[in-house]
Amino acid sequence: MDLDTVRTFLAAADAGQFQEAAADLAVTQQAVSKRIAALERDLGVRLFTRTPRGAELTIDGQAFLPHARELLRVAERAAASVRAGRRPLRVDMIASRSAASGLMRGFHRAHPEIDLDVVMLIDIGEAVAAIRSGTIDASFRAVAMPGRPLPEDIASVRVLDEPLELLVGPAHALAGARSVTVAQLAGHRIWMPGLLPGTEWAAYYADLVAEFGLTIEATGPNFGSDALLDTIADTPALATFMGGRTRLVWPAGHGLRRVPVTDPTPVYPHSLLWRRDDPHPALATLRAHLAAAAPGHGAAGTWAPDWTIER
Amino acid sequence: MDLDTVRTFLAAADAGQFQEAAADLAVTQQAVSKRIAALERDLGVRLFTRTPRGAELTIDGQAFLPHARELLRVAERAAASVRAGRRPLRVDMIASRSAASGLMRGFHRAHPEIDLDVVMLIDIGEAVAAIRSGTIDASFRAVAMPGRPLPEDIASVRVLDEPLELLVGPAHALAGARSVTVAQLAGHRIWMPGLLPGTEWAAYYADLVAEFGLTIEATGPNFGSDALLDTIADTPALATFMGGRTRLVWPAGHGLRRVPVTDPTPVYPHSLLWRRDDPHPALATLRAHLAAAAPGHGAAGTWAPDWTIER
DNA sequence: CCCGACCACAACGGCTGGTTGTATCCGTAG
DNA sequence: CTACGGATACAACCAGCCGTTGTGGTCGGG
Repeated sequence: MDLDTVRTFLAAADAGQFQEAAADLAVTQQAVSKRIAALERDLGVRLFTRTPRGAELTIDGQAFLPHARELLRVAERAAASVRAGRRPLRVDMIASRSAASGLMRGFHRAHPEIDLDVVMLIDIGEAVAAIRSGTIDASFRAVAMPGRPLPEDIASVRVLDEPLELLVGPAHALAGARSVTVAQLAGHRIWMPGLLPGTEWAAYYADLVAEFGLTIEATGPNFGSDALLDTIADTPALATFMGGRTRLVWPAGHGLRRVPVTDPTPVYPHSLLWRRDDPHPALATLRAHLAAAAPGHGAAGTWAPDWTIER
Repeated sequence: MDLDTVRTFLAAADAGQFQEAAADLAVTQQAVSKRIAALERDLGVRLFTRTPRGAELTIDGQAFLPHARELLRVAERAAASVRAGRRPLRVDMIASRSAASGLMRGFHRAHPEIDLDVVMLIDIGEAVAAIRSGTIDASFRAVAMPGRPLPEDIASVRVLDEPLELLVGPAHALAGARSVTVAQLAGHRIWMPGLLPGTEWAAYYADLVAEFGLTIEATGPNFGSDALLDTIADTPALATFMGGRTRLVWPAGHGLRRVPVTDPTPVYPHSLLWRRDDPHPALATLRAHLAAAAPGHGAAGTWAPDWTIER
């Protein structure tokens, strides 16, 4: 199936005859006839009943019609998603399973008319560069980095603290615990593959380690969360951190447990970053939505690195 | 933009390199390179950053990715809509603005996982033929016709009475009325273009005319409801009937009024028809939904032709 | 430092797809 | 009854696209 063919189908369905459709598409009637015939052969059904006075849709053609329109609509959206100019609001977040994802889902529910595109960049450095260049419009990140403040033209506001929870397999020593203190984590092996040196999230965990004397192993590449969960589930001595707001679709039969961490609860601080002079109209809408809808942050009994606290 | 190209884009994005994608698609690496280059030229942006170790998505590529997946999903659905075998439930109704449309929207809300296709056939004769042949699975119609009972293998159940309302322009004599009796309609010109002789809905209005001595003009072809509404709005002496359950999106500035009809209220009786041995699993779901959710019918003070009353 | 892995560019050839030309069908006017 | 107009389908031809083969360039690892 080819989009040009689908366009031809729609033109013929709207016109009620091939000849007029051909004129609309600036091709000959024979070309339209051939395209429709090819589409019918492709789909295995007859889409039009040909009469000497035109062509009208069969039942199959009627059934196909709305799908064809939808197809072109989606294609138009796809093209618009990368067109320079008034394109969908483009937002970066640290991971598709982070709390920022939930915020954006809520935003989409509240404003379904706003087209969104979500991307995931490496770290806040790349995000800031992309924001300044206008490639993306906003980013959910832990702001700044130790010793590297945000540039003047980038604004930020803290929107959400994501409490970390421990993720363990069924055979882990803490599998039955209702909660665990940070102090109790000392001595346990915590595995976080894919922790990239130089990123703000690596700095976050480095601070966490330094503050509470934990052991975090960042060895090995990240083969995706499925592989990580598999390993965690099967290895009694291994645990990992995960955002407590994550609505995880558990792979069946893993028997994974999540254990809240307390005294204090480490929270990953998500801020929204944007360029002060980004003219995208939906950006203001997003900021207003987050100001109204975002849960609190900086609650008592939580911990986050100094450098993430905004001025 | 071409669907094969989009497929190639997805394969390359998933594989992280052109060569492996080429192997998956059973073409050469050079073909993949060319397709991607063509897509990039088409969209006007770079989708991949090429490295000697593969190709990874740019920000634009990431933004395009979900749209590309959606595009193929929609294409797959479009093809499935006409595939013989386990295809979407195909339902016929008399008009997209009839009460049946509201019922189907409710069904879709209750069962969003069930794929639906709606078609609009000429009359119950064609609908019954289509149901018997398996081209469609169900039909919302006023059952039977005078002297032409349903065949044995077709089942039907009355699901909804749609009360008729009078639709008039702002200058019509009845524009200010809160309601009108059927007797009061005698002498008023009621215009219903496109009333096709031999159809069950033409028979319905013929009975209505005979029973209460109305004047219904069926002259002229139906140029669509927009043209009808335009004329009704502009012509003080003209009115038309419309289903009272219709949630019409009024063309702005028409000043159209709808006036309920009483003593008795003519109702258009929608029944669901289906073939007793249609094996489509969603058909049973639809019947159960309608049995539970459909409003009543046959209420006191309403009128419908004899021949629409089911045994 | 060379080799391996990967991508891009160039030249060639088959086949898809559009155009022109023609046959056929049907409703209508004369 | 016939001729005509308007519509679609089929056949032949031709161009341009797309995929293949062959080759060069670049980067990282052994």
